[in-house]
Amino acid sequence: MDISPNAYDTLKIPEATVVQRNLRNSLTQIPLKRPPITIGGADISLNRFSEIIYAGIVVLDYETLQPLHYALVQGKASFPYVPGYLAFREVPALIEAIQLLKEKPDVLMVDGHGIAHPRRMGIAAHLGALIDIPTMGCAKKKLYGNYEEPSPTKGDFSALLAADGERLGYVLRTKNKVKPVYISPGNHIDLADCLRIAQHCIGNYRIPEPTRRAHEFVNLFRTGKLSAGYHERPKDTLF
DNA sequence: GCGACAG
DNA sequence: ATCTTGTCGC
Repeated sequence: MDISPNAYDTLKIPEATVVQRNLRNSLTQIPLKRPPITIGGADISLNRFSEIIYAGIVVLDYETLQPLHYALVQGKASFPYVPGYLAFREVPALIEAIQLLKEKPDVLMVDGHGIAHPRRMGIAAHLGALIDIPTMGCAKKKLYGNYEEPSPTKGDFSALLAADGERLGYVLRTKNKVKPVYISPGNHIDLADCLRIAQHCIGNYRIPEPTRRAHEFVNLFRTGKLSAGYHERPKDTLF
């Protein structure tokens, strides 16, 4: 599946909604075939009032959660930010970054929601529908759904539910007495696996390592401390 | 009409 | 998302 950098440039909300309704039919929830060896983190960064998007994918070793390689791409925000339509703004640049990777990650954690979305098409689901990699969403704020607040203890979680009771994902406490994060499947992954993976990726911060490092890298990129393109971790070194 | 509203 | 300093609590 391919997409040009400006694929969504001329779309209006009504048309974007149609795209979401169609893409939704291609989503699948299945357990991962094998335990992941690597996991990617996807995020973008912007300067205030700017149209330039700094997108990046960081691939980490699943066991150590240490970055192995990453790809950075500069793009243009041709679609406005509208809650519920985030994918149309960020996905084109993210796909470009993914294509630069020499080795694709076994699963990709995206900054935003998966199916925890009014039409089940959050950015992680949308991206997952266009690429051949299992995706999951990890958001910092709720977009859609209901849940009971998990206890203040790190590791505790509760289900994120749609109005009809459908389970959309989980609200996961990643740190004691700190706001939880919202986990949901994107595509080619199921609820149990995305929860297990998110739990495994918890480090010493609120944000799980994949998206936390992705955020860190795209910010370094935006501020000129990292350059566009594909980069590998020098052997016997750390990023 | 009112409240909610990822990044 | 980004800007931005101090401040409060563990």
